[in-house]
Amino acid sequence: MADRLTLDGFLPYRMVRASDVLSQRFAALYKARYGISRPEWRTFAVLGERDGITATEIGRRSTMHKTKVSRAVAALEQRGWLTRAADLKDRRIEHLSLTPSGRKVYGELVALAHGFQRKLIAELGEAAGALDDGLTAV
Amino acid sequence: MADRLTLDGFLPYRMVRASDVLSQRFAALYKARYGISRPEWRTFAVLGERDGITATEIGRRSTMHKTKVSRAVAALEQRGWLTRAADLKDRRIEHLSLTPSGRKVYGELVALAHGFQRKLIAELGEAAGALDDGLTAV
DNA sequence: GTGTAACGGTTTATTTTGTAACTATCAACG
DNA sequence: CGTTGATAGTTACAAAATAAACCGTTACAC
Repeated sequence: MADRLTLDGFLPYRMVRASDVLSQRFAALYKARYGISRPEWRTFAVLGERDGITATEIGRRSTMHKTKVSRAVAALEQRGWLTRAADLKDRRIEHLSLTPSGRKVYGELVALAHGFQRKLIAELGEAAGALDDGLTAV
Repeated sequence: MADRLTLDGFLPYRMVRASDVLSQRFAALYKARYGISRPEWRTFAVLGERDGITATEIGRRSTMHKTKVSRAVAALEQRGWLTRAADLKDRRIEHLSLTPSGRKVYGELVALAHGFQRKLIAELGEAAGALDDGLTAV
């Protein structure tokens, strides 16, 4: 038993596959509608909740490297969805916020995400019934 | 309620984070021991189960793009862990198999994977107790 | 047969990501 | 003050992923 292994039975692989399916399926939506990348979507997500946040804080809350954040911020600024404001006390810091049009897009993204998640959970709910035996067997 | 969203509460994001942690933690093990990449590990995993399989089939079973498979196969061949054999009927196809030393590494990788998964499930088992309410609430 | 489309696999090019170095600023210590 | 070390953020370069072009081969219609 310990000498055999199927990739499909290996938890990390299953997790990667599952998360790939989910995130790519969702990415297809926002990419089609707004032409934004995943780092840009994440930036929207955390910035929408906490306006005036810094780039470092965005990276921390979305587990993105600072170069990714830097590029995402630049891209969103380029498209007029985000602006920077200097900090009066510490001139290294810049406070980021969504412009009105950026906030409009954010609102639509949130709706998109909620719809996606709602549908997903509904599907999982159905699947849960069929999987009942499997789940309790764990 | 429908106008707010936290990234941490968004399922696809949570899944990506969780799977990243798992696969990177496991990758650290086989990378340290054998210096192989993730595509190479996956190639080992499916080839070990089905000797003589083709590159296309490896890609299908491990959800990897054919260029990734191509490079992984070349790398494992380079290190003497894998050999190619021509198909007699269809000269486009090549059947891949592990060499004796490749099979030895495969055996160790399987052991590594089993150990990893066993430990993981044990940890999840503990956590499941604490999460009981959450789970049944779904 | 001959032409056309499709397939298996590799190689090349383009884009994305990660790593490391850099600029500017601030804080703390002597 | 002046030096040292740390931080915020950008930029430059290396590595990786994705996509596209490619070669040889096979299948099939005409």
